[in-house]
Amino acid sequence: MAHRPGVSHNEGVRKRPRKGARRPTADSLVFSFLSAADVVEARLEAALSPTGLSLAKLAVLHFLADAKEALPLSDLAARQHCVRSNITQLMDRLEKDGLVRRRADPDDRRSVLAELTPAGEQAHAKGVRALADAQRAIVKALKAGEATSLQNALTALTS
Amino acid sequence: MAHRPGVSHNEGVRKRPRKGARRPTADSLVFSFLSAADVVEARLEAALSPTGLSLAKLAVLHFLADAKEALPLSDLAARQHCVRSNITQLMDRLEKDGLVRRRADPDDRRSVLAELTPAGEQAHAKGVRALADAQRAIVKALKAGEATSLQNALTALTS
DNA sequence: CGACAACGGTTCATATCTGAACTAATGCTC
DNA sequence: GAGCATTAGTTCAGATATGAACCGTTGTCG
Repeated sequence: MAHRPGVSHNEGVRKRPRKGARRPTADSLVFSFLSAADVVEARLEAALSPTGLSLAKLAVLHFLADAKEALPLSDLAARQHCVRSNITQLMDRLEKDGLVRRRADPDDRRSVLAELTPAGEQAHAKGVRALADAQRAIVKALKAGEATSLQNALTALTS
Repeated sequence: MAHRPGVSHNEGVRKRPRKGARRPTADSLVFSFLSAADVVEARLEAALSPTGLSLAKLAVLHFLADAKEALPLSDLAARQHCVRSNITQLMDRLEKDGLVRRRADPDDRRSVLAELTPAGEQAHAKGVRALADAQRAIVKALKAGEATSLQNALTALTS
């Protein structure tokens, strides 16, 4: 259920940081960043695992619960920022889990609608709770100012 | 070649930020973080793609180049923080690419050593250059203070 | 020394993901 | 309205990951 292995090169290679914290090197900063993201993601995934859900699956359930109606699979792909074939497979697994159902769209025979089953709604509720707890625990590790400056850095990085 | 789809729930749901930047909510911060990591990773992957390498493959080449000698596959797995079966498959692909070779370990018949081919050394050199450029470009988007405070936040998050 | 645990690698099943076909249905345009 | 591009979904191949099961090999210990 996990993801990228630790990509961090320079394992013990830390070039003596000498004193007076200086700007980190580009490569160490970027890799710490990715590596931290893996840690965080792994924690979310772990928090979710008792519910039997993965982040990928929960995201699908979440969009369906949010919409309060059946959604075409392409919609899910768009919201999830992924290709359609990914949703096809995710839906296959979710359907096998009994959490969603595929239904024909009466207005467009090309389209297939996804809807939550009752079990899916319950799983979603549990998943959301578990996830929220984990997120709070993660963010709690940051001092007030750190959260804001992290947010700024993230914006700068992806702009 | 890419990775996680955008997991960010609350797409247009942004609860009006009213004025005077306040502490971001736990879930939005955590998801911005993961989403930013995906963007960054995708950029590295894109920068690497002309060389025909992925981050996963480059990491293997990097460890081998760094060690300046053949390494047992379990060593690679340990350095990469991943399971051995992953390295088996990665090595299969790298060997098919002609970038590494498997060799028997004369001292331990259980062990298989991986070593770079000349083509692998060249690919590594190119990959490292491309990666370093991309990393610098990414970090350049941060103001001096932002890099440092990002580093602090990362440390806090993963401690 | 002989049993047996531990180690190293591979294999297999499975989960995510991508992107390139392919098929059926729809919509547009002359 | 026939022809054709577009759209929706699936299928397939392949990359990257995990974890369990398996098999030699090695090393240890009574």
